[in-house]
Amino acid sequence: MRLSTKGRYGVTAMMDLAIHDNAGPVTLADISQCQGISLSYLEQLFAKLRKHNLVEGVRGPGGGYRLSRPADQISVAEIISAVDEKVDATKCNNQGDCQGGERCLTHDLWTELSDRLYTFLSGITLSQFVNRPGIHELAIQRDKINGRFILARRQAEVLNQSRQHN
Amino acid sequence: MRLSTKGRYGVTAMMDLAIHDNAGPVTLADISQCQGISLSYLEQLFAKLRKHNLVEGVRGPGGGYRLSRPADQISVAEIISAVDEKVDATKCNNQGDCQGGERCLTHDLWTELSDRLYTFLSGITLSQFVNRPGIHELAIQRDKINGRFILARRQAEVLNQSRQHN
DNA sequence: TCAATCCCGACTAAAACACTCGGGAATACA
DNA sequence: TGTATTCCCGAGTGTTTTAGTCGGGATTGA
Repeated sequence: MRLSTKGRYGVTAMMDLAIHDNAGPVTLADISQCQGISLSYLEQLFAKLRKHNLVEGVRGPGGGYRLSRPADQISVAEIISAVDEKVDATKCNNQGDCQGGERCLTHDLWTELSDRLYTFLSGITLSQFVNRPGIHELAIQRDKINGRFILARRQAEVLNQSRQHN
Repeated sequence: MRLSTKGRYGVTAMMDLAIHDNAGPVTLADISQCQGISLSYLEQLFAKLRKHNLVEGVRGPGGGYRLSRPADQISVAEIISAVDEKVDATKCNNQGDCQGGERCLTHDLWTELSDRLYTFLSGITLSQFVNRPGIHELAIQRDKINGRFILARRQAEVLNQSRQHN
């Protein structure tokens, strides 16, 4: 388990996708501008997210990325372990040989802690953040200012439709 | 907030201290052998732990490190932020200028997430792991095998005393 | 005194991070 | 059919962090 700026980039990018989930794909160029990180670096992160089936890309004009599953089925834990890739276990653990044939019990305690942490992060989904009152309205406002006019209009339409359905 | 192998080293080392809390100080040499990391590197980590008032050193023969507070008053969150030092915030956040005068709301969401995480880790103390039935007995056994005879004997005495008190 | 400890700072190799560049392939739209 | 827009891919590069080494102190118990 690991949590660095890389994980933060992954999670915030996925939040962005979740916010615009019903408004067509989001381009990496948009996220790049917003997050303040380079486009190519984002591409590398999204390659991992795609490899782990968390997002899917849409090519061509008007394309971008969208979530490959509903936001309530994507946990923060998944995202982090996707971009950070590989949890290197303790040096002696599982080999069992921690000096003198007995293995350090602190390693077991650590394993338990990281399990707890992973469980905690698994319980936090993207939808928990996105489906709060006001978020979508804020997103539309923001998008208008930032020049996502078309997306914002499409998003509004989709919102209206879903309201009519309810 | 950040969580890498460095944080793991810090937490496992602190667990070791907590286990032997009532049995005199623990030497870095012992921890070094057990964790499989270099002594000097451990010294650097403990310099930070000491700077943050989580441990105190005892010099001279029979010396080592001990917790500077009871184990139930030391949280995992404290340890991690001590060794990892400085949480670098988002690039545009708090400056408020995330492209076009409006700030990315994903950053706010991220802040909320890392707050939740920190709160979670603040609720986990060293004593939660150490004060479980069997741990102390296991520690004594392990120490005997590993050559901590003197410590083990002192620990046993302390244990007996505390039993008489109860 | 002597050995065991903690303490301290400077240096170094390797890995991870963040980024750049240069090209492709698919696709909406003219 | 062309063209711009997007995703896709790999190779290379500078910087930072990680993990470690080295060499020397300062304290202190026996």
